[in-house]
Parts: sequence; structure tokens; C-alpha cells
Amino acid sequence: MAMTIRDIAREAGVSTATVSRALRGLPNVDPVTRERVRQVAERLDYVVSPAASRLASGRAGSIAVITPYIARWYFGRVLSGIEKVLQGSDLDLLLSSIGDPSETHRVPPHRKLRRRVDGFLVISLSTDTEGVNEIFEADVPVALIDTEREGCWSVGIDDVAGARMAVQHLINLGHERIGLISGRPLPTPFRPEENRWVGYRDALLDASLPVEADLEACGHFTIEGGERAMTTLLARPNPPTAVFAMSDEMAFGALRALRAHGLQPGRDVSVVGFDGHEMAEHLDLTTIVQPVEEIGARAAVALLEALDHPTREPQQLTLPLGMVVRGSTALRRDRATI
Amino acid sequence: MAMTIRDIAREAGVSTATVSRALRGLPNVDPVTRERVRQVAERLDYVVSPAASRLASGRAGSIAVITPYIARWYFGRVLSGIEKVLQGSDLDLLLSSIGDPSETHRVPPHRKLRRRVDGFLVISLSTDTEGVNEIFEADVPVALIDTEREGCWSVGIDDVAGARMAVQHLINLGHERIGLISGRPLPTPFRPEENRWVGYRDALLDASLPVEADLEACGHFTIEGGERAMTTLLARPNPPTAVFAMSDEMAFGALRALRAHGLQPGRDVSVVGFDGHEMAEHLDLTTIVQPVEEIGARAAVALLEALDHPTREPQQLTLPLGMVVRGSTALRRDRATI
DNA sequence: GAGTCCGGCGTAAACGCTTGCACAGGAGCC
DNA sequence: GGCTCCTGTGCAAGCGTTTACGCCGGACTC
Repeated sequence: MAMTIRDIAREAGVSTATVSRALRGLPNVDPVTRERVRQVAERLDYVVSPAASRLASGRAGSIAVITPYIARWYFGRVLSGIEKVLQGSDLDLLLSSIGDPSETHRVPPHRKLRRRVDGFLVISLSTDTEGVNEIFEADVPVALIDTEREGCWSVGIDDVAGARMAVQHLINLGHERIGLISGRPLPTPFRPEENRWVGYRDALLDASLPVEADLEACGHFTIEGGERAMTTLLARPNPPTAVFAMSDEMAFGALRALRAHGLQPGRDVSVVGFDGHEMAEHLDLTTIVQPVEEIGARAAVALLEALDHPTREPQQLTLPLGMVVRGSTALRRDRATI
Repeated sequence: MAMTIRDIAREAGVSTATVSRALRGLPNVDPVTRERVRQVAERLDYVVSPAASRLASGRAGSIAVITPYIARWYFGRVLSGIEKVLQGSDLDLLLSSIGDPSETHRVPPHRKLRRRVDGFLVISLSTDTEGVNEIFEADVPVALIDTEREGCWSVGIDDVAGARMAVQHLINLGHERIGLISGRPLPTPFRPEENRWVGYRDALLDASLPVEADLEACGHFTIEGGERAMTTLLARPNPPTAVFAMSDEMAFGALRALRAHGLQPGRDVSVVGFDGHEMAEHLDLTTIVQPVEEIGARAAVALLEALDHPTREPQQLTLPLGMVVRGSTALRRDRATI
């Protein structure tokens, strides 16, 4: 049978209350007593029962991470950042993916997780998405990644600015027909997608360049999707001379499509990605770099803060972006040859 | 205040015992009563308190996934497979990464997770690794991925056979000096690494080919590492004409190193990877394909089974491998030209 | 030196379930 | 018609903590 707090109390010659206080580091315990209790607990290999402790204290002792995907590059990184921070806390990390909300109909996490977590960490999902919005009804703190919402802590990057930067780079290189490889048709449940779309559009409008439906294709954030999208764009009557892909993985696919058509990235068609994927360097892809793990870590820190200081005003944190220019972008060809 | 089982009992005109039984689908409840209780619970928006239920029942209601990494391709996929299965169960998924056990010294998960989970799912870690071996002291079921151990369920592939297949393919193409890009120096806490090393060696021995330390370099399972390893191998006095990389990501790095040296993969040096990474197709890499998500899913199913039927004899499941031959492997050059 | 304060500790009441046991009543059997 | 058996239900004892409250004694204050 497992040790209980009572066993420790008996052995140490104190009450269970004192054991509880001593072991949790609460004040008003004689250092001598505390040490004795600690030693007894250690000797008897005592571990608190989380269930009992949670029931008595009313705290769930866990936080849930709600993510659309686990296996994809970006989400895995963010998750890793979160996990590293939570590892150092005494909170359990409950993982719950909900898949693409527009495709699958998983049980919304809200009901399942009620009374089960002290807080939520939501990645990339718009807060008004069905199944996500219910999270806010449980009155526990929520930290959002890549989105913002009144009353919530949030961490992310400026997706609009990032997309603008990417497109502006292409404009600076003389491109005028600039294509977009987006995720899926709007409206989308993913916030970054919306914002990058806005950044793309704004950059073009600012430069008085055309924003045409013909210049856009959906790549569903996968390599294959990016490849198909690029192929689609190339088949259009008046194809773009440069393309902004909303993710590096889609850009990888785009690069492949170009090669399949005998075109050379950069020289024939410029491609910019978004993420800072390791492979971008290897494929010589120009890309917008975001600090992915740090985003997760910061969000976790924010949530811990919100749990510790429930009254503190939520803050919005925007992390800096960078752009790495590589061979996949170059001066527009006809310009270059002029 | 949140509803309790007592509120439901009162409202439905039954005892709390009946509510508990009705809601959990236990037998010996009149269907009419059950339905009434369900409706009341629904109407009052009742959700059981997991803490109370766990304390009373003695079940933890969660399983822990112990993984060295979260953000890496393979582990993310496996995790995703696990999560999809667990989503359908009523168990929480506790995520705990321990980093590379040989590098970091995180708190071993054992102590932290005692009394907290009903079972463990361990990915890739040798069961005799410090910090991992303690898991087996808690007498809860364990399902292992990529390893085996007496008394444990396990799911994986035949890494020895996979590595053999890869190397044999190179041998069949006429290569005689076949290099290896491994993870890190043996001994390693990762089981697949050991086994792939054995497969590599055995294939060479069977063909009476040399197994030289000079033919091996460590790539640490990263792209950059693979690149460095390939560079190292190329700088050796008598470099290999073909290379087996223990992971696709290291193979990607190797391909890049080749190009950096003006060598063409396949024509000049053949490269085989291991995993079935999506990018392998795009980089024209020959690779051994394993069903990664399925490995995770099957392991989760196995663990659920072990929890449902504690007496059932653990089983070892080995999933089939495939090989996809692409342009990165070709007949040995001097042979081809003869 | 009486009064006040405070640190250290114990008592016991929750916390919200699960489940062993008991029991009533009806069905089935001889 | 008495017996057993089975189904549906209730009673109440836990499960192992946390924490409000109260008590005691020593260190202050005036």
C-alpha cells in the first residue's frame, strides 16, 4: 500500500496538517520540524496523491494545450517550448489536439476538460471558432498563441507585418505579379492565415499592384499542397513572377513544382516562405523567421503568471520577426536582363 | 458553484449511487432511470469532478507519454498517433519529454508521475536508461515504442532488418565502401540507433565488406549533424561511395554536403535514409519507410488493452517496413561506367 | 506584571465522488 | 406457496488531502 500523509505524520510525531504544510513549503512551520518531516517522507518514499490534493484544494493541477495539430512542424515546436517551461512547474501538461476545426468534428475540448484544468493554452485557433469559443466560458485563465482576445494573455508575432515584409521584398526586387500560396479558402479558423493574407494584400495595395483571385491558390499548409498550388498558379493565363507562401513547407512544395516545370527558383520565379524551418536553409529558400519555440515558452510563462496573479492585467506580447534572404528570391528576370 | 452529483440525485429523485452508476453506464440501472438521470445531468450542465472520482476510485485517469523530444519529426508523428487514439478514450494524455538522457539531467519522470498516471507510453528510450528504468517500479502497465522488455507491451519496427535492407540495397548496387551516418557514439539511450547499427554491420559482414570506424560519423539525428557527418566522411582518406543515414533528416544534411562538394547524390555518392519523411520524395532520397503514426496509435491501443485486461499477456507487435528507391541511390559509378 | 501579538501546531470538517453491502420486490422453480 | 435468484436501488463508509479555526506559550509593549 502506498504511504499516506497520515503515515508520515505518525512517524514524524506531528499532525497531518503540519506534514502538509511542511512538505508544501508553507510558512509557520519550525525549520527543525520541517526538516524532520522531509526526511521521514523521503525515507518512506512518500508522494502526495494528486487526486486527494486536488479534491481538497480545488485546483486541477494541470493546464491543457489546445492545438489543431501535433505532428506539424510549427505546432511541434511551439508545444516543445511550452513543455519545457511547464516541466519546471508543478502543473501537468494535458495535450488535446482538435484537428482542423473546419474538417473534423471532434468533441470540443471544452466539455471534456471542464473541472480538469486550471488554464488553457490555445495555439493558432481563432477565438471565435466553434468549439474554441466555449473555452472562455470556463472562467480559468487562457493564454493565446497567434491570436488575441480581450481579457486573455497572448503571445505571437505580427503576422500582418511578416507577410508585408515578405511581399515588400518581392516588390523591391521588381516583381509586379506576386502570387500567394495560402492555407485554405477564407474564412479560416486559423488566425495567422487571416493576418498573413491581410499583410499580403496591404503590401500589394500600397504598391498599387493587382490583388487578383487568379494570383492565389490554397496549399493547406502541406508540402504537397504547396506543390499543387504552385502548379495551379503556373497554369494560370498570366502566372505570377514571384510567390509568397504562408509557410515554409508550402514553399518547399512550390520550389519542387517549379523544378518540375523546368523553372529555376529565384531566376525564373521568386519564392518567399514563412517560418524559419531548418530545411529552408538547405533548399536556399528566402523566408520570414519567427522564434517558434520561444513563442510557446513565453505563452506558458504568461499562463503561469496568470495563475499566480489572477488579478494582474493580461498582456499581449509580440515577438520580433526576421527575414533571411536566400537564393529563392531574385530580381525579376526581364528586369534583370534589361 | 459547480453542480455536484448530489444536486443531480436530488433533482432526479434518486440516490447519488444511482446517479454515479447511471452516468457511467454501469449495469443494474433501469433504462428509464438512467435516461432521466442523463437528462437532468445534461440540463444542469453537470460534469464529474475528476479529482473526486479519481480519489474515490483509485484510478488516475491519465497516461503519460515519455519521449526524448517533442519537436522532432519522428516523435511528433508518433505522439500524434497516440493522441488520436487517446482522444477517443476517457484518459488524459500527460506529456513529458525528458530530452536526450545522455545530455540533460531533467528530473526523471518517475517520481513526478507516481500516483498520477495509470500507465506509461515510452518512445524510443532503452528501458535500462537511467531515469527510464524506474518507470517499471511503479506497477502500472507500460507500452514501449521501438523497444522491448519482458512484461511490457511493445510496438515498433524491425530496425535491424530495416538497416539491413538499406545497406543491402547499396551492396546490390555494387558499393563496397559503405558509410554510416549514425546518431551519436554508442552506447546510446535510444534503442533504434543501436539496432540500426547492428543491421548496418550485419549486412556488411554478410557481404564480407569492411566495417571500419573510418566509415562512420555521428549526425545526432539533425539536418546540420548529417551535413557535418557527410563532410567528415568525405574528408576521410578513403571515403565511402555510398552512405546509410539512420534518419531522413540526417540524410537531407548529407545530400546538402554532397552538393556543397560538387558531388551529385546517386551518381557520385549514393545515400539511403530511414523514416519516410515527406521531404524525402522532394529531395529524391531513397529511404526506408516506417508507418510512424500507426506505431503511436497501435501502442496507445495496446496500452488501453493492458489497462482493460490487466491479466492479458503482453504482446510484441512489429509493423512492416518498406523501401522507396529514388534517385539518391544508383549503381556504383566506376562499375556503371565499366 | 497584565495585556497583546504571533509563530507553531493540532483538530476536524470539508472536498465530491465510488462502491461494498444490504434490502425490497418480482420472477422463476419445484 | 415457499424457496432461491436476480434486478434496481439506497446507505454510508471510505478515498487522502487541504485549510479554517482554535489553542498554547513565549516575546513583546506600556
